[in-house]
Amino acid sequence: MRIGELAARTGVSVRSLRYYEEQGLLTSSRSVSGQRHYTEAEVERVRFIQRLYAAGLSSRTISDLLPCVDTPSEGNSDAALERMAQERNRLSEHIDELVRTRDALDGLMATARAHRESEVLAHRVRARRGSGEGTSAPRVPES
Amino acid sequence: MRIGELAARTGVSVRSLRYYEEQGLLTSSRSVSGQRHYTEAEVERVRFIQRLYAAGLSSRTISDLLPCVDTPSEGNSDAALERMAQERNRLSEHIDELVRTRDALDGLMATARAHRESEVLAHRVRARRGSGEGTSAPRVPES
DNA sequence: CTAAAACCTGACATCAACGTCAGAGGCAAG
DNA sequence: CTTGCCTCTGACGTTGATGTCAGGTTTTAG
Repeated sequence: MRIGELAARTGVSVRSLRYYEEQGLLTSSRSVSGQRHYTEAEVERVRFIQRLYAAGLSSRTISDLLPCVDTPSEGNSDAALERMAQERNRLSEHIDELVRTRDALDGLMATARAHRESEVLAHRVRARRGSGEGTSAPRVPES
Repeated sequence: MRIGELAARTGVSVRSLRYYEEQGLLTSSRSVSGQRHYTEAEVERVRFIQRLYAAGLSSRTISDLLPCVDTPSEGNSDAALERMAQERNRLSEHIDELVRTRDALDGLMATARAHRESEVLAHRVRARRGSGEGTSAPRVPES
C-alpha cells in the first residue's frame, strides 16, 4: 500500500509517517518513481510506534529499541535488552505515578461531591423542614 | 518564603514557578518591592501541579481544575466536576494503554531472552554434546 | 488526453514548557 | 557604602512531533 492508505489505516498523518522514516523508525520500499510502499506488517509497526510514543519514549529511544524488535539476534539483544528493561522500569514508575494522581483526582472529586451534597441538603432543609425521603440514594459511582 | 526557597523545596525551577503564575496555576502575595512570597501551602500545591503535568494535563486544563481545588463551592463544582471526571477517564484510559505497552515490552523482552537462551544452548551443544543439566530453569519473570 | 488526486522533497511555522540572558532593583552582612 | 546574592520583567532560544505550504512528478479516473 502507499503512504496515504497506511496513514488512513493507522490514524497517523502522512507527515508523521515520513517523519518516522526520517528518524529510522520505519522503512519503506520505493517504487521506481520514488513513492513509498508498505506491507501489512507496517500497519502493526506504526501502531506499536504510536504506543511507544504515548508511553513517553522519544523517537531516539524507540529507534534504539526497534532493531531489537525486527531482528532479535544476539548482536543487539544484549545491550538493547538492558535498555528495554530500563525503559520498562521507567514506564512502570510512570504508571504508578499516574495511578497515584488518579487517586488524588478521585479524592478531589469525592470532596467536591461531598460539598455539593451538603449544599443540596441545606437547600432541602431550607425548602421544607424534615423531609421523609423521595430522593433515591445519592449514587456515587466508584473507581 | 520567597521564590528561590519554594523552588528548592519543590525541585521546580524558578522559571517554572513564574510560568505557573503566568498561567494562573499559582498565586503569590507580593511584597512592596514586588517580590513574590509564598506560604507552606504552596509547596503542596506546586507538587500537585507537577503531578498533573506528569499525568499529561496541559496548563490550560490544570487551570480549569485548580479553582475547584481551591474553593470547592457550588459555582465551579458543577461544571468542573464533570471536567474532572472527564480528565479522570482520559487518565484511566492512558494508564490502561501504558499497561498494555508495558506488557508488549515484556513480551519483546521474553522473546529476546528466549533467543539469547537458545543461542546459549546452541553454543553449549556445540561445546559438549548432550549435557545432562546444569542450567537452571530459564527464569522469565512475569509482568 | 486531461484533470483531479496523491505523492515527492524541502523548508518554514507551531505549540508548550521550559532555559537563558540582559538590565535593573532589593536586601542582608561586612 | 559596597559586595554578593536574590529577585524582578521582558525577551529570545530550544526541543520534539507535527502542521502547512510551495513547486514539481506520478497515478488514477473519466
